[in-house]
Amino acid sequence: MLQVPFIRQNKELVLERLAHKQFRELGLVEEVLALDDRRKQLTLAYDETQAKIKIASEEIGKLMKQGLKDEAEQRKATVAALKEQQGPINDQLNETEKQLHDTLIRLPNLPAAIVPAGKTPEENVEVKSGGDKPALSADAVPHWDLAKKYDLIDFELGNKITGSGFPVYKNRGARLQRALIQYFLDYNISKGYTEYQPPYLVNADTAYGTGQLPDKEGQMYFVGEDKLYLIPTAEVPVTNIYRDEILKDSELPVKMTAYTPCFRREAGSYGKDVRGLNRVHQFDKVEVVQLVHPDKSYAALDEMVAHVEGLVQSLGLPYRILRLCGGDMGFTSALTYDFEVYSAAQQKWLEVSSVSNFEAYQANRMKIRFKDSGGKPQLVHTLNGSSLALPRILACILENNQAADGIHIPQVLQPYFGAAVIAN
RNA sequence: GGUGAGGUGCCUGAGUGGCCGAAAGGAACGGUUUGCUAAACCGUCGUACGGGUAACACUGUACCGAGGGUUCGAAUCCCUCCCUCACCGCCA
Repeated sequence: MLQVPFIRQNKELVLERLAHKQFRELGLVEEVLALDDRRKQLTLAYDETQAKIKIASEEIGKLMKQGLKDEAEQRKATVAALKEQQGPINDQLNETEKQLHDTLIRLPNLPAAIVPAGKTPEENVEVKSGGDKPALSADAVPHWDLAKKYDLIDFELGNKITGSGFPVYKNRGARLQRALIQYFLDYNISKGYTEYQPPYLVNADTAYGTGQLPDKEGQMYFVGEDKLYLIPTAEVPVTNIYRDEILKDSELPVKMTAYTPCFRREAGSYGKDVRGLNRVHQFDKVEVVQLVHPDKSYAALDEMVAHVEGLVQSLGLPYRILRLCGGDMGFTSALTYDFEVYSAAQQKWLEVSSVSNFEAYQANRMKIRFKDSGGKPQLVHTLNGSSLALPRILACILENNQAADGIHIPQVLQPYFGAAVIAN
């Protein structure tokens, strides 16, 4: 969430930036400031009364020891009167603090200066592209047909076992998944990321920390019996590793990577966009997360974009990198780059990675801090990116590399996959 | 799931109603000394929100797992919840 002192000092900027993100409820900014003013007043009143109570209480103790009972009783009456005063103040203070918090978390993060104007995905700006779109023969088919032809994925079986959107990978399909995961992790580790295997279920505090709660509650699967959420991305448990921690500045940057399955309810999407692997409820992803010094977060973002680009390039897939416009960005992000790969048989671009700088927005929720050179705690900046999400990568590999003699496996995957071609 | 014991600062650990934001030791950091390593000595060594300041200083309040309660006063007593450890049961 945004920091109140910053809002106070930069109100005009905040309003302008929120508008850039197509945020409608600009009145909330004034509300936050008003609530904060009230909070300060009430805090002052409460503290002053409380200080008097403390002093009187200490005196009571001393008077009792001296046997001055009447004096003590007098003081007790004073305290009682003070408490009567204090009760309503305390209630109002608690209520105000709650309102302030609830209002504050409704404000999204401010988009960075270079975020393009725009409302829809069409207005995202392509900043780079690479790789060549393959020239497929006329009888080229989409991945769901290839999956059947080579017995790689069984979508119907997933329907039977669980429901729509839970594919079953099989034989060489399963092995290819495993190869991709292993390759992605090795690539990340080679670039200095530390591997984690986090839990796949998280509690409410954790889901709140990265911004899944309270807004996106409906997008997560929830295990009511134990009040746990299935993670929609490894970002959630991994970033929360450092929740409520104060790091030394020498410990920054923290670079973490994790493979996890990801679970998304994705309610409301049907039709051909969700065919095959394009959109599923459970998928695999390898994630990278960084906690960095605030001065270095944009350099870190560039580094992560280059990192993911290297990975996509190594798979030989045609790709483009988009800088998301204000209206298409996530609630918590300050700047996001999406990676899309071109699915030749479907003739469309598929998002396979999203790399974002959240600046201090998540860190403020999670209270992830470091001690700066002056010894004062300061919020870190958090970043994360997919490197990479599997299903659409798999779809593109299958589709783009199909040939008369079978599907050609990218060279970098062959040691992991154990073969160069998937043929019947 | 059952029984028992616990949750105190970066760590260990004392503290069972007021003098406790909290002893002591260790770690860490800064400094002095030393030819190096090591050691010794001195100092610093929580966080949040207020007030105050140009900024410091200074100062108020809260926080001893979380939330309630008792009391003039709670780390300390009571209740609920969460978690940890040990043993038993079950189990990959």
